[in-house]
Amino acid sequence: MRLSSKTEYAILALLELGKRHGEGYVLSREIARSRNIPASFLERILLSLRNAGLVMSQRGANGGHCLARDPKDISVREVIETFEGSLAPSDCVDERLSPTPLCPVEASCVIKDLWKKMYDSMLESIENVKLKDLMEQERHNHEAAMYYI
Amino acid sequence: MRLSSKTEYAILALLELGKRHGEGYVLSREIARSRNIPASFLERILLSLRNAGLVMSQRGANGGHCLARDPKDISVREVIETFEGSLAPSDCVDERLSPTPLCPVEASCVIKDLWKKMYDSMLESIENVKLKDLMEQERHNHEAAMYYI
DNA sequence: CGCCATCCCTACAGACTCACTTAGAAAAGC
DNA sequence: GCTTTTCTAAGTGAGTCTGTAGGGATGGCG
Repeated sequence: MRLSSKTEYAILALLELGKRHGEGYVLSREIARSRNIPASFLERILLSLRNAGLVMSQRGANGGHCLARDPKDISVREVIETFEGSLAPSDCVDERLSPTPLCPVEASCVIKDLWKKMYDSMLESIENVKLKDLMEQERHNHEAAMYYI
Repeated sequence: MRLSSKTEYAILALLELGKRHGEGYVLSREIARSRNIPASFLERILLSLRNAGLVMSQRGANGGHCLARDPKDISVREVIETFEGSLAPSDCVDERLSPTPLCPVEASCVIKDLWKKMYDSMLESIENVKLKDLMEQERHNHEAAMYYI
């Protein structure tokens, strides 16, 4: 049940963009360096983020990337689902897929009930987490670390 | 985040074994037929279940498989982890792995906190679900279906 | 003992996914 | 037109997933 590294990199990139929100475009190279992400891989991730409407990009000199919305309006769930497709543990509880049953025993399937329960609690745990929350948490963690030095 | 079909097949097989608990050994062929699982694939799954101590097997004529414990003592989590390894969304929150930090920023990592939250609620949702519960649910679903015919 | 049924175990196949890299096209500014 | 940057497709090597195939080990039975 591991999440892909794309998802982690995407969140890191958004954190970096969030930190510089309002300061114009940020180079992908710079994000890669400061968050330790393979540069060419990050480019493709930023492209996905752009297609998902989370990031805006500008080509050419003075180009780069920035958040398409305020951090408080970017939900972690949206980011994860952009890269994982869906957090559903099985097709039969994935509400994006066909509303018609996918397997013959679906109506009375106990496994489906189990997966649904698991899926619902996963979603609930991240439902209201926004990029803004992660940014604040990160700032707080950083300050705490500074304090101990 | 899909679970493997092995896990689903394993739960189905255990449900079938649970239904016949106390009636001696059940042929893998019979489990495969009644739950619609590829026979040779199921054999390997039963082997894993046996190695995990969930099932007992007997070779030769009159051989077969049966539950190694009472259904009320078989937890769904144990079954899932037998086949998925761990439900942790990332190595850094997998308590089975090294207690020493896995990545340099781990101590102040906000993503780790997020994964931990998600992981904990997944586990909580299945923590106390036993095979017995699924069996009862299945019997109930089946009776309900009968009622409507 | 010989035979057969059944589980045990390994090896392999084919499709797919993951984590990247490469290489170049397209756009924007100077 | 040159540089800088993003955009995009294609490829790669390793690994995983869902099985299948074939034979070995073991137990019951005549």
